[in-house]
Amino acid sequence: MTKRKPAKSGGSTSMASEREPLPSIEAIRAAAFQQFAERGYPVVTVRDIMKACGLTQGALYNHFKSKDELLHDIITSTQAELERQCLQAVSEAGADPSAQLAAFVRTYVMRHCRLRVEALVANREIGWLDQERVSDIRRSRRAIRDILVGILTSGIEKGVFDPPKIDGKRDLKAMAMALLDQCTHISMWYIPGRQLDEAQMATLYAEMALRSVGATEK
Amino acid sequence: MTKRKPAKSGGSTSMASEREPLPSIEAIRAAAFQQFAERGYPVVTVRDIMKACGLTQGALYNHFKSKDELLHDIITSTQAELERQCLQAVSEAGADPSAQLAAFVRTYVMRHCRLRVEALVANREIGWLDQERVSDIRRSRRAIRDILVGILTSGIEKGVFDPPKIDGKRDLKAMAMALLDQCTHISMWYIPGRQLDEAQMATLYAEMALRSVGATEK
DNA sequence: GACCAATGTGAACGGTCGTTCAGGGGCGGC
DNA sequence: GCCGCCCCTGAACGACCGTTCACATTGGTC
Repeated sequence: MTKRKPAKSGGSTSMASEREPLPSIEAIRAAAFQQFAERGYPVVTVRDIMKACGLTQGALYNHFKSKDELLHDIITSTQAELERQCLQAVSEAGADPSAQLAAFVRTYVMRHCRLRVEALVANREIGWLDQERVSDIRRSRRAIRDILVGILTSGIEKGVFDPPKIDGKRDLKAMAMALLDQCTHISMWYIPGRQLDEAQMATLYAEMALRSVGATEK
Repeated sequence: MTKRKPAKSGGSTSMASEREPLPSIEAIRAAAFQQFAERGYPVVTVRDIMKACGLTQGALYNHFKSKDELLHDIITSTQAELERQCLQAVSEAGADPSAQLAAFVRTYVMRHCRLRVEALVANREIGWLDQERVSDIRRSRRAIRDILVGILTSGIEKGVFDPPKIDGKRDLKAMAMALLDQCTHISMWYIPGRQLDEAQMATLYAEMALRSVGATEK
């Protein structure tokens, strides 16, 4: 993610995904993800993205109204998919808060290990969107945090969680943010094939989360 | 941190820090921190920074060789101070790994609550520096991670920590990264005056860290 | 008062950016 | 064969960027 020129791919035409010609709009999305993740939205030019998928600048505007809209499009779709997966994981985990928390964390971590590029862009480049465009993404983030807060609350009510009390009170939002921060930023340093694989990472993080909230041993 | 124009300060001359005229170079540093944190390095122009401290573009180059060097300067100094504080906190905590871990986390969290702006810039804007400039900052980050790994290792040896085992093995680097991610990104959402104050945040995070690593109750 | 070094000004330079647009090729439907 | 539509090209436009530079202005030293 330096300011310098994009690393030119060895080949002659486009970059990756040579197997099938991929409709232009999908090729643009994929190239944009890659470029934004590697070098950051503001320094990636429209020319860079389009060259990376074998087209020229002007063609972008047959598919997106602007560079801003392109970023918004790819972040929004990623974020929506994340929210959906989290909800599904929790709902499939039954009524036990410990199982729900573990399922949530496992899903969240696996996704952030597997789709590092998408996660990186969705989390890091949000700030470049203007205020109107960013509001529904923030809503989705709050929703995800509140899933977690809900699990914690029900766990406390049922007596299976015992999170730290600070001066006699708890701050479940702060705890939820702490757990999310931990899981989210895996995408900034995790490299597949070193040490733990995705499933093991998920297990580790789920275990840490359960310990943090003071889940009673089974 | 939108792409749009910088929020103009209400006043007529400069922005904040009107109390003392502050030497130019310090005023530039302060303005750069603020601007970079609010809007991000690539979209903040030299003209923005200098206007924010009541000077014009050209004057920057009497103090820094380039915009890049300015960023490098402020990140490096912040990072060095962070490393120093962490080392000091641990060394003052005595030989007990639990006390060391708690002291480390408390110091780290307090700093990231108090100096949100500096932490934000140091953590988020690193990627804009070219490869040569960034290497010593990465070294410092690794050093901080390794302080944590060292505490974990000695805690396990002394039998006071029992971190999760995954398939019979432990990954202390991953655990250290998880703890650091959690603490680092407080600076992205913490707002003073809401809910917990800095000291309470430090207590909460220290408690979570101790639980995560399976520290034995005293 | 003459000199000097440090510091600030603002026009100017060369470059790059996002976006627009006139033009062209390919292709299904008639 | 011709039309209309979609998609693409690449030159062009206006704006803005980091940096430089000739030129003030200041304040201290002899």
